[in-house]
Amino acid sequence: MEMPIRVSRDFATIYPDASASATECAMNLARTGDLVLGRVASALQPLEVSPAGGLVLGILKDAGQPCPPNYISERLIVSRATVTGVLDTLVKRGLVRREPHPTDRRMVLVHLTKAGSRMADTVRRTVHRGEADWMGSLSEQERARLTELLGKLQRHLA
Amino acid sequence: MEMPIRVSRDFATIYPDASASATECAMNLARTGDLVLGRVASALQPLEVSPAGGLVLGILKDAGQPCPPNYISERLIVSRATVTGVLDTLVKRGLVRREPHPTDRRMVLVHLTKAGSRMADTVRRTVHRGEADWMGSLSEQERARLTELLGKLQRHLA
DNA sequence: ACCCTATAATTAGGCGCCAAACCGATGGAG
DNA sequence: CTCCATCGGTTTGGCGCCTAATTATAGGGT
Repeated sequence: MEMPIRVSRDFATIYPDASASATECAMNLARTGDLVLGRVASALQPLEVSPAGGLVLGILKDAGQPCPPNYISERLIVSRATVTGVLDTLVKRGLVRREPHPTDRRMVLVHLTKAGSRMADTVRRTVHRGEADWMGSLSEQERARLTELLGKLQRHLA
Repeated sequence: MEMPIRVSRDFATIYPDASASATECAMNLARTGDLVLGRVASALQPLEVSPAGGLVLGILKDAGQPCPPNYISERLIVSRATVTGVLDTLVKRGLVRREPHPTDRRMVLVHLTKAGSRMADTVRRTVHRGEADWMGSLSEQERARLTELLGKLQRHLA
């Protein structure tokens, strides 16, 4: 397995109106993102929390108060249906509780339980410890450059 | 939504043994990878093929001959169980066919159908046309630099 | 010949993700 | 005050991904 992924030498001949450099960027971005996500999942496995679950706990913790699923959906950039599912598993784990909204009866407010609040902290510490390791092969300057390039890309992709 | 994602100003105070630059890299890698994947999925949607299905078609096309699921699993870097599922949907779409291996009766050989072979080409063209667009905000030099940084990271992460 | 391990694929069960359909509640237009 | 468009959340059905268990075959060691 070569790293980074490279296109074949005759790429330009086969796909005349494509760009080899663009293809290489795209493939390696997908691959690297997947690798990072895999590391996050592995780091959280002992805690029995998924990356998505961990993010939801963090959002609730940051908010400092109960939130409707809708809010979580927007912060996570994920569909409401997905949030319903993630909340279901967090409820099963006892990390979160659903309560009716006091005035608007369409809404639900998601509360962090005591265990959920503690777990939110543990997740953050665990992930951030991991990140420092995973990015260990890049210098401080390289990290800044990478983040900058990714930002430029995101503005065009989002 | 800021781009790129940045950590809060007091990050270092809250997480003394973490690295803000590493966290920013990791978060933006995950986000950007996800955005790219989303673009691929959107581009392939009219073809009724998923990104994973498209990759499998490409692997079979490149091989130039029928392949066992095991081989596909290794190339895709994905579990054999997952390949079983992806093949099931490709079979449903009539793009692929399963045949018993002539000598080793444990194995199956996955054949591209005529439609599958044509689809493999269409998928490649479609995705590569997209990539040139998605990476449009980066210069040739920036793309090279990005691919290089991602490669350095992959060697450490894989 | 006969185990016994290793290998190939699938199945079972679970999570995350989506779009589309659905339902109750809301709140503005008439 | 009554509709009705909209909103928030869930449900349904489908795909991709995983691990663990299952089934069948292969192949080496005795």
